Amino acid sequence: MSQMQNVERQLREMILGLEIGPGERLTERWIESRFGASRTPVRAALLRLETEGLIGRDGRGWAVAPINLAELGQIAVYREAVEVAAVRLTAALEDRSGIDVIAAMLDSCDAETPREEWHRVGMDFHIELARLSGNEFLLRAVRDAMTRLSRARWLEVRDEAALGRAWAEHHAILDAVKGGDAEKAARLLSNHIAGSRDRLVTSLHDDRRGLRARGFAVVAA
Amino acid sequence: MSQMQNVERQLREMILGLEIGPGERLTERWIESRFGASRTPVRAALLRLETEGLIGRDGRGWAVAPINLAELGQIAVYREAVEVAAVRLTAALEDRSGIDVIAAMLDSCDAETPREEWHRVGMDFHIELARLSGNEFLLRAVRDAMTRLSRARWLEVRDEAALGRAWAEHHAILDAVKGGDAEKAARLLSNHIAGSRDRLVTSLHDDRRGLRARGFAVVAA
DNA sequence: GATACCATTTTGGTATACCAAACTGGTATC
DNA sequence: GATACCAGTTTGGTATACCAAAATGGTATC
Repeated sequence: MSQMQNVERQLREMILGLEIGPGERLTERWIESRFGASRTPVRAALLRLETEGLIGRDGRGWAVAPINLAELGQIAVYREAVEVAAVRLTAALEDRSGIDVIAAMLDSCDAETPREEWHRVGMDFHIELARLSGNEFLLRAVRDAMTRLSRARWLEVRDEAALGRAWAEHHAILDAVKGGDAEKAARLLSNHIAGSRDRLVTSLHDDRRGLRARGFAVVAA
Repeated sequence: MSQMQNVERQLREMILGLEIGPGERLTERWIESRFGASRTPVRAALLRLETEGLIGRDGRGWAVAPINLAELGQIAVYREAVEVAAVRLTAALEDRSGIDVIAAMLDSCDAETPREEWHRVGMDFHIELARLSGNEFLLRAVRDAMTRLSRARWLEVRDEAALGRAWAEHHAILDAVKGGDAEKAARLLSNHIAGSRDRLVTSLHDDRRGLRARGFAVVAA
């Protein structure tokens, strides 16, 4: 694998894993020495991560994107538009057997599953559901939205009950799609996204002092 | 303005203006000498244009994105999802005076207006309409879709009647939004996009031999 | 103590040298 | 004539040197 892809992947993991906090400044020279690559691949990685919304310009330099509560609300609206469109397409397909694979993915999580895995599966559910639509643009949009939501969802304070509720909602959506009931699937998905947004924004808003104490930049809604 | 932004802007204009044909190969050295910049800003521009979908990888090198009829259909579905979502948001706003500005923009076109201007206004209509929603992600999505459709729409064979019909449809959509009738606006916009897609794909499909004769790569649906 | 100012350092933007892999064109071989 | 092969060239990937602008930090001045 090329250095460019290597730097991009490792830097993305550090940002998503909060090893580099939201709002933290980045210098090309630091990344260069941190990953043992020269500035050329570093700059390529920065340009790519900028389009993913994980980093942004801070004056002349670079900074990890802050947690932006207003942005989370806008992303939820965007998600709803594209995910509902995707699920309607999928519900209209003759072959909806791909649903079973996603259901199996959900079922691979149980009480002993680490939180990190719940997190990953929770995002992959939406991405894989969008993939079934066969529309590359809807898929890309969902993947992009999930990437931007990833850190916020990780910071969200979620209890067992919330995880279980999301799991049940996911299964209910799959059942509706599998049954070809596009309207029901759309309604369930819509409510799921709205509820997810509310819990997420509320949790982060309530915990914003704690987050700032950890050195994370949090932009109010 | 920096060299990077300069190269990016000029190269984008050459691609959108079909001065470099769909499918044509690009080398970093050619761009370097063409615009009098070194490879560093050239590479930055290429990476950006790649995320816009205007260029892509062709093996190890670069190539201008071909006209892809299947992709045009997928973009139409994507557009419908995000544009309808945006228009529903806008129809629910208290202050919808921004509509008047867009209407004035439409009215600035008449029989003497050059085709290039009709083209630009036709895309800006959708972009500005999405902007009124206030949702950055919906706006970005529409702008991105329009960029990807730009070359295809330019190559489309459109008569006076088609331009007039699109103009009337645009006005009808604005009227519905202004009146706060989200359902009507959504329906009109949905039909407008579907009709636009059908005419576009049919036109390019019928003319695909002519396009290929001009050296343009056209990927069938 | 606050502030304006200057020297130094840091940083992103740019140009360029070098390399390995891929491509090209010609040639020898069958 | 087709094909396998090889030398030369081209190309993207990478490292690095240089620059101007910005940030930094210390100091003189009030």
